[in-house]
Amino acid sequence: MSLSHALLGLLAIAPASGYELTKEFERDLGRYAWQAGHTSIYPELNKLAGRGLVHVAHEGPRGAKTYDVTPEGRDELRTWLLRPPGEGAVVRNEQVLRMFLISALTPEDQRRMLTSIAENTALTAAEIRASMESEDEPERGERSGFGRLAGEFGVRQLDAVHEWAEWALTELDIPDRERSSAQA
Amino acid sequence: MSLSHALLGLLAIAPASGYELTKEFERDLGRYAWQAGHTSIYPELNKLAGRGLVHVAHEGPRGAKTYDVTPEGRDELRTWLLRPPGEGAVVRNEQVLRMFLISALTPEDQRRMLTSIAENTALTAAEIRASMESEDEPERGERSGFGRLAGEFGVRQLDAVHEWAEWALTELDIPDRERSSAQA
DNA sequence: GCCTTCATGTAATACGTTACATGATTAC
DNA sequence: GTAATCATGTAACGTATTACATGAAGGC
Repeated sequence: MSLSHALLGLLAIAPASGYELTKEFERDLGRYAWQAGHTSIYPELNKLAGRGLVHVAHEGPRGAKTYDVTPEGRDELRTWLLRPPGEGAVVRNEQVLRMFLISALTPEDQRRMLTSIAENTALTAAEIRASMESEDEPERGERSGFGRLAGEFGVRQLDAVHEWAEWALTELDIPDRERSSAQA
Repeated sequence: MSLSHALLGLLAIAPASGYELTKEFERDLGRYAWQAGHTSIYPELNKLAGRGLVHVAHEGPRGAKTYDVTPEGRDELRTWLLRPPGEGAVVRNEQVLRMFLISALTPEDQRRMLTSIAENTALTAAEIRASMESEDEPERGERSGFGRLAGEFGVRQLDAVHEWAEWALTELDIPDRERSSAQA
């Protein structure tokens, strides 16, 4: 299960409360990598504490508990991160699924959808670029490096999808038989 | 739930049995977009049939049932495909999660991991490129267009990750203070 | 005083995976 | 005849989402 490793990783970068971790999942992490709500996070933190991989480092006001990884937790995380990419890695992406099913539509609808994808990816990429340039303030402290890597990753991925959509649009204009013979 | 739409989409491209659909999920679809095993697929097909979105078009040997979408199913699929990308789209990608957590590692381990990512993406992209060039035979019939779009998508995405990893590796060499002042 | 944000949890339900189970057909 | 592949299903378990529930602290 990857939620445990996601939590382990976030806590290894910087100790945090369940509440703060929940917000992290609402940002880039949940957008590109892994989603989780607070109702999964709190029980999972308790399980991890039970297994001795994290521990409550500090208790603040309003019952807030700041968790930190233990040395055992750090070991477990490192093993998982350095493990070569296995075939059985979990992948689930609704947006990509839509793209794969495009050929179920009529050519007009396909064009409509690809155009909308091209526009959306360009727009979102531009937004991220803008926020990356303004977000020089290292307000979020230790996790600012995380934000830069994530932002850069997001932009590059969006650009790739954008260009794929544009390519697919030009492909739509080429009749089937021309394509197979003209293939480079 | 997206599994139902995945099945609807595949059947809209070409009628198929649960067994054939299962194999589809073991290929590009499961690799980049959505995973599902036969134990989810068979019950889901029955549910879809119950809702009148698909129907058994033909019964073959060994109890094989070929499903096809009904007009209602096609409507439902079209609505879903053309719906603008909502914020709540499901995303779950173990590989990307690992990348996001890289900063939890020591610089040496980070370098190790990024190098391995760069190598793996290059290798896999090359494999797909090779199989795309040889796979001109339209053996799989109606779904060959699906394969081309998917292959192209996969290659572009892998290239993007590859370049991101290479960029991240060069970033590792730049000390923190230089980076913020030299940012373009 | 009231609303918002902070902060954590449980319970019911839905969804997905693993293990179990069965039988027909084809290839050797 | 034996193994592999085709073909479908159920049951148990684990994981995730939605709804429900509670209370403290801070801003206005």
